[in-house]
Amino acid sequence: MYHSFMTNAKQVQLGKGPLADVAAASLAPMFAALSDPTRLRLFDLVRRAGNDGICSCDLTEPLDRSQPTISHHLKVLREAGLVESRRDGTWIWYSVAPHALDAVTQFIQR
Amino acid sequence: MYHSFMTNAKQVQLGKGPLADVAAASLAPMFAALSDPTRLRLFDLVRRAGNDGICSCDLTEPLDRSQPTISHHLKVLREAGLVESRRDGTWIWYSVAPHALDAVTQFIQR
DNA sequence: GGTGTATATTGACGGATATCAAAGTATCTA
DNA sequence: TAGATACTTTGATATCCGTCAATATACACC
Repeated sequence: MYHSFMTNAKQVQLGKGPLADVAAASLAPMFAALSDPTRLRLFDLVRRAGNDGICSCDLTEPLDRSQPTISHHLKVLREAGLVESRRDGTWIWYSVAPHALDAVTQFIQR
Repeated sequence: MYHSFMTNAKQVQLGKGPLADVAAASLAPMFAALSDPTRLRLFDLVRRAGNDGICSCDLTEPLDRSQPTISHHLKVLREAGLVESRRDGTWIWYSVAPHALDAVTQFIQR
């Protein structure tokens, strides 16, 4: 029984042998998404917000970056499968995606 | 009692509040070190080698990269505190650094 | 429709990075 | 000391990334 995880809507098997080329190619973007200080703090803020999530408008100021920059980082986190967003009128709420860090955890505990 | 970890020979407190600027700046390079597919496989190979470690000369071929490129990646992993190296004559042996992934683990389990 | 607020996209710029070939350094052995 | 092997550093190149200002889009309300 292999452990597995979803990345970019494609299931990846970690398997038992040396880390496969395909698995590495799927894992790397998740680490890359967390490799920027601003994005780390961004993800942390979203995670601390819990199930309700946090409005994008409340993320710009504490990180001292322009609105487009925060928007860009949120997109990176979203495309890496780490956060989700839902629109509520004019606002957009971000929350941690279910099983967001499973792939990372499995690699670390390998 | 705070959790803590060592990065770049400097102790960093994760604390309880939102991820601090300093903590993010120390964590990001660890994720960055793991954000490249070649480096991920490289780290995996070193980890699989266990306590004995693995010779650098045995890492070039399986990853299909030039020898200088592998040397470069090993340097990145070493400077991120993920692997250690010791010389044995002409050869250099790499092994996983103790508590290599503690910082990452603590952030994930935050 | 028009106005205001929230968020996304575009375009540009400076800096980082993955890669290789070539050259340099270190160590062993003869 | 000379040659061979293992590894590192340098220099060059192409690509990627973080950032912002400017612009565009989406939505609510009047």
